[in-house]
Amino acid sequence: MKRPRSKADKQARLQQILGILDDLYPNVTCALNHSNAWELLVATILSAQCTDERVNKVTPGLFAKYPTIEDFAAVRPEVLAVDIHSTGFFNNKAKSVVGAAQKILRDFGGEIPRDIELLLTVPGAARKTANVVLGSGFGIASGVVVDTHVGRIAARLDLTREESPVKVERDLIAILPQERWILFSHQLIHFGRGICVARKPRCGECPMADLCYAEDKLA
DNA sequence: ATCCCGAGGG
DNA sequence: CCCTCTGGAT
Repeated sequence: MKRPRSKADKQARLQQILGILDDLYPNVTCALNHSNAWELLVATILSAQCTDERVNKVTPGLFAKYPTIEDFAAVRPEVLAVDIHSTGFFNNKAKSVVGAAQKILRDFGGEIPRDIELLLTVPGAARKTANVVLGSGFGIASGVVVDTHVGRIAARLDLTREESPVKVERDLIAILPQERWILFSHQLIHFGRGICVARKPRCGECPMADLCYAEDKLA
């Protein structure tokens, strides 16, 4: 398919993409199980290079064993690493979770900061994690969540030519209205898990196939 | 062998 | 910029 040239054509194409996403996923939310912002922060830290399905397998037992943020602050990372072993990167993740609990108790009175700059000072929370927690925990559109799915699909749809997640996020912020940021991320993540998968995308059942340039890029 | 709701350190 | 950290599914 021909790539649009004018700014107006690009806008029209973006609106088509957003309309299809709304038809596919009108009311998607965060797929990581959680009952408060702290649990969402933990689940998001655990989700690095790991499917949300597997995170959801360990978090119920984890939150039963460590019910409060104080419980996480008091455990030794080597012990926590055993509990989260199946999510991978367990040593790094355990240090991040314990460090985050201690930092939040010491510097933020036990409350997850609702400001992106403050949240970014918490161990284990960079832009992706901070955007997830603020967006799905508090409804604050601090940015666009760019994980592996969002990065891959934004490239396939030619919504960015950038590679690094920070630059991809900058591009998406520039073209999306802010009230779309949170929903858009979740929609692309669901789309990336169900249809536009990394290795063998199901282009035959994709309603955006006509708008996609992936043939150029994946051929 | 590749990929999964990345982050920190050099 | 680069590298490392890791299990489990496909």
